[in-house]
Amino acid sequence: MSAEAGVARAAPYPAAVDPKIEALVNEVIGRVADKWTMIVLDVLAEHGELRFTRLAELSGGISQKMLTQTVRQMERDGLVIRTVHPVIPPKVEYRLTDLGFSLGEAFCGVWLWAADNLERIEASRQAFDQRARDV
Amino acid sequence: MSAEAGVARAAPYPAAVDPKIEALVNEVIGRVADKWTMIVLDVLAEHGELRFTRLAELSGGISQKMLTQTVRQMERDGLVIRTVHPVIPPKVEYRLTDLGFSLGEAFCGVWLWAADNLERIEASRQAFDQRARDV
DNA sequence: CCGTATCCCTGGCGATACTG
DNA sequence: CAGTATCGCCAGGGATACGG
Repeated sequence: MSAEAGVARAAPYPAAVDPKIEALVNEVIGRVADKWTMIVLDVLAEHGELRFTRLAELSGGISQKMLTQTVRQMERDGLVIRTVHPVIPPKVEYRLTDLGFSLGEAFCGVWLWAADNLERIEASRQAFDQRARDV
Repeated sequence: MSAEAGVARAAPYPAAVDPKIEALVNEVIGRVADKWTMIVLDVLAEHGELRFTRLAELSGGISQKMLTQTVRQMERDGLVIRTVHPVIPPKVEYRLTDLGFSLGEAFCGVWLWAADNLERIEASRQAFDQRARDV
């Protein structure tokens, strides 16, 4: 990195992170920032333990396939606990682990940011599109 | 929602959000949580203002097409400023807006979470895969 | 140097049908 | 009810070539 004299705006970041760690972090974020993962995380955080079908309903338009896939990955990553009740008809319940909850809290900041800045973003888009038309 | 008596684990969330707002927030998050957007955001936060080619180098393996696309979207959303210097050869510089920086800060929590929990996730995955093999 | 335009192909995802 | 298996579409994104 050396002595960079003329950087226009100093970043509020340490800037020096092990690139290997960075790659791993990106991988984890990439996985975790998935659309359905976030929605399922949110639903489980709000509703506590849920059965498969109920979870699907509350997750708004997710297909069975994607729900299974998402929830399996989350289980593998230690974000949810999957409890199978050996009864007929089958009953399977899902709930967040502490790790899952902690991720939810971490994402809370992004959530709030999005909610706070919706209008600003919308305005920016309109201005941009307007400028594009002017050309 | 009515009176749900037996929820196993009360969520630390307000639980009552306007679903329309929620949809919008999801849309914004979906856009913003995109892999390349996050990487570019990170690179610009760390390095300040950058030219196109340099930005591509630092963003590790992004194609020209995706960089252009990503950066355009970010400009449209008001996350970056694009400055064209009318010289030959062309020179275009990108830097974050305040909104862009604030998004970076919001994501910081997720970043830290990922960094903190890498090992735990890795361990969880191995345990899961082991269990799968045992079956 | 900084893009836009075009081709092409992989794989993500929905829909459907079937099992324990 | 809670999955797995299979098919088929088409959009995302890489590679390449060209333009200002």
